[in-house]
Amino acid sequence: MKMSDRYSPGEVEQKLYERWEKNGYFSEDDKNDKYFSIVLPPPNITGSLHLGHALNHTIQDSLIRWKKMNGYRAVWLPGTDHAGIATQMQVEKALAKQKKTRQMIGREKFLEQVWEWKHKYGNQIVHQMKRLGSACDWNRHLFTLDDVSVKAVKKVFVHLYKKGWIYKGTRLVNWSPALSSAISDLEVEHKEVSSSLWYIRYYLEDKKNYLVIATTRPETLLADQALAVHPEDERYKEYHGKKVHLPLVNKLIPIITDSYVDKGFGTGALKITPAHDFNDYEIGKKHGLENFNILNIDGRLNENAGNYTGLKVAEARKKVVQDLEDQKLLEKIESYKHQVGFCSRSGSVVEPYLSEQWFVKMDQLAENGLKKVLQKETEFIPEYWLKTFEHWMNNIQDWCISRQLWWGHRIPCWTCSDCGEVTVCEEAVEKCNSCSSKNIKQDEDVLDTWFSSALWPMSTLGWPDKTVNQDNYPTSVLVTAPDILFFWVARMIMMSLEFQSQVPFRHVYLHGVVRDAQGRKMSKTLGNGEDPIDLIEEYGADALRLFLLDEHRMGQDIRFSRENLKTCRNFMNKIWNSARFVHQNFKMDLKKPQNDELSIMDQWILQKLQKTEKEVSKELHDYKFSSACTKLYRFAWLEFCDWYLEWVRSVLYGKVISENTEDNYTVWKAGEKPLENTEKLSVSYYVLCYTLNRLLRLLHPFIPFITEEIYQTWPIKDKESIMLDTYPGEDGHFLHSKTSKETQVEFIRDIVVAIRTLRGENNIKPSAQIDVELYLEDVKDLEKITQTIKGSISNIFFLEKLNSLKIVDQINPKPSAIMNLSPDVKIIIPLEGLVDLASEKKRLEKQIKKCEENLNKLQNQITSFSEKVPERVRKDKKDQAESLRNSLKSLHSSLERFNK
RNA sequence: UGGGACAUAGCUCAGUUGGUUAGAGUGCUACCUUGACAUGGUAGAGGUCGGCGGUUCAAAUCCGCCUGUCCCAACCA
Repeated sequence: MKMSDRYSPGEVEQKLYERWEKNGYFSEDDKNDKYFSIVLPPPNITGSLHLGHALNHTIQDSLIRWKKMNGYRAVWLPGTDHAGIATQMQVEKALAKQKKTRQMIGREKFLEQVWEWKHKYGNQIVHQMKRLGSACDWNRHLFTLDDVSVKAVKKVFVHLYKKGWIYKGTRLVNWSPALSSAISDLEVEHKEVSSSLWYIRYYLEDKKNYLVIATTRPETLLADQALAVHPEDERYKEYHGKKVHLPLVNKLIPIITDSYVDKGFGTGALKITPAHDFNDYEIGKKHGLENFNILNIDGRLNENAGNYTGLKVAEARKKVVQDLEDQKLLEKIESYKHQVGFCSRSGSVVEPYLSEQWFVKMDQLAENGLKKVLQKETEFIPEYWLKTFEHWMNNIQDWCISRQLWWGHRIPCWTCSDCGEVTVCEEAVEKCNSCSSKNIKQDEDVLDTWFSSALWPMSTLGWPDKTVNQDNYPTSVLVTAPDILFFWVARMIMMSLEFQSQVPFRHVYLHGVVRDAQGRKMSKTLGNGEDPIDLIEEYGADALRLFLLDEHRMGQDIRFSRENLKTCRNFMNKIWNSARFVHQNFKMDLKKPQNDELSIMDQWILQKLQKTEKEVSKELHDYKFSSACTKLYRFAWLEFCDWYLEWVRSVLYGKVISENTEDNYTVWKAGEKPLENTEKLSVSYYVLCYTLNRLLRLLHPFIPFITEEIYQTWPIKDKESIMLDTYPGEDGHFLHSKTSKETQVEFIRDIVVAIRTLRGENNIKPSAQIDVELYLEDVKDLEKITQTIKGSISNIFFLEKLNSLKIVDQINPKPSAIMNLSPDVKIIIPLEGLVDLASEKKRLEKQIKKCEENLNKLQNQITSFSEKVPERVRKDKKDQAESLRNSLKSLHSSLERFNK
């Protein structure tokens, strides 16, 4: 098998995804009896994949793949949302290009066109999800206007209506003039705006005195019904019960008193506009004022506005201010910053508007929902979201669910034009229940898109056609960004409790937002977005996934960084090439070695592997994707590739080393002949394959494509796909040896690193073959150390280009580079003839300085110890100090040799 | 205004119940194209752990206050 020296994701991703899907790996494996399920937050059919989706989907996909490998009957249920407003706007925009409006073509025709649009463009995001590798069970894809969803919506609506929890009422609602529709509180985005505070004179009936009020919306005075002052406000006591002239309008309005008024703000007098302000509405109700409406559904002033009829709000404001000025009714204008509500869908300024709408009564639903969540039936991760959730549930408002749109679930309510009877019913109504008249009409409005979304966990599992599979319900975890905690998560919880008598999911994992490199939110207006598909094409899906997971610390936002994405791409190449190494260099048969055949380095990597497996499993259980990925990344690169694989290379390419005794010292010398140690090689090859195989499986949930591609070519594999193999960590392990070889390996690594450091800092040519001495202070260590390094001599020679290695008990009197491995053991490289000696001197001086600093710090600590310090710590610190003192001593003596 | 989060190397972040010489990646510097990989390797420089105070023998870690950044929730016209 030939492998290219670069991993090319483009060549393998599509092919592998198609195979997975064709072979049915994404469906529930009914051989397993432990269930795990996730419902996908359904993306809008108008949407295209952005990095937020990519993060959201990668997390879910990793969980699903992990659980599948872990022996679960895991399924990820996908779907798409009809997205009432967004989709309707798309089609209306297209119509506008032909100079048409939806009203011109009529409801039926319009809906036909929306469906057409949906069939043409609505699946784009699904195709994009596949590029990312998402292991969704596409056979069970649900659209929120599919039959089941429609049935669920009707059933719920009728049930809640009969219970009295859905009602119709005329209320002041948030109105989007651009959409000509009501929107819910949650769809209003508050932004700070620089505006003005206009001070306006309201003359009293006698036209002599006047009151001044301050307002941010002067045009609403046309609908004023009263002025209000605080009953205790001394300044205005004489005016109680009097009337004032409403400026620009030939009308007298009363001065009322209400303790709502803040004496300290503005002038302490407040104009009351019940039909156009939420607070004024409440005050108006209390005082029996008329709800005088001056707005049309499109945000223009209506015929109640007299001269201003037909103007847009902003235009009316200008004209009103101008007219006030002309009539000398404007006291002053102050610049003022305040919060203004914007429609999150259309971006237009939201106007409070009086209209008849449908509402869901939320108090009881919220109480039940909060109770279960506080009982931990559903857990939020990270936990701090619980507080925010609790606050919202305790302050919940009734939910305005009707929208004046056409695309969506039409409200299942019919009114008889003859007798006025209202029928709310799941089936289409043909004639009036009460008078049998056929002259009946269905409510024109559709439901808020979130109404069907609220039923999502139930409808994806087939409800109400089927009862939900209790083994699969509650679903295991919901993964989402916190911005829709209330829109969606809270409502699903409430609805599920009402209709399934249990919460819809056990866990809610709330992840952060992907920001740009400067930490700003990615947005179309800023143009700082990154298209995940472009990134996949440039770096590969696996690289993007690993980037997102690795950067994603629990609950924290991610900063996009092309550099870090590149690093992830490089990681793929590293893994790819480690597999390539295996393929290129070994042809022998695999035989599982016995424990006593393993070299210390073999044992070391197996122990590191075992440790990594344990840790990764734990991190995944805790939703700590970043630590899991970071641990795997480090194991794979730093331990497996940088050390173990290099070590195996040295077994492969090492030379025969001869061992002699000269002047009572043991001396090893490099020979010419290649090592050809096939036995050793065979063992290492097995360990290499075994470790890489398990590493691939460990990595698969995060980077599915490359791991499968390599797995497919692997000499030892048990399954036809890595997806069907097991996840390492919770299964057995072939190495059971309990003896730790850790210290021995560390010792050998220390030798190698010491030689490298000395070479590096003294600028010894990398190609230079060098002689090295290993100094032992204490001869009784000789046997032990010889034993330890014996099996690794040829490796050390290969890795560090040694000419000879000599064990000595006297320090070479000539200038040498020296490094302490421990107080009693030093690595010495005689420098004569190799380099300029000044650099080693400089290095020694630096070391001495650092050593002295540390020793001082320690000394201070030790002298200030009180009796309370535990013996353990006391001894630790003493040992450290002792060790530092020894190092210092030998550093000084080394330096002296340079000064001679 | 209230609630929450965060503040550690130039940048992005680890640092578990207080006790390691405070770590990693990236960037930077130097050297190296050796037989998996230059999307690579080796080594090096770089931090009063936001500030002040407290608890303690000992604080990046626990407590209080302050400063700064961000998010959420809000009816102050």
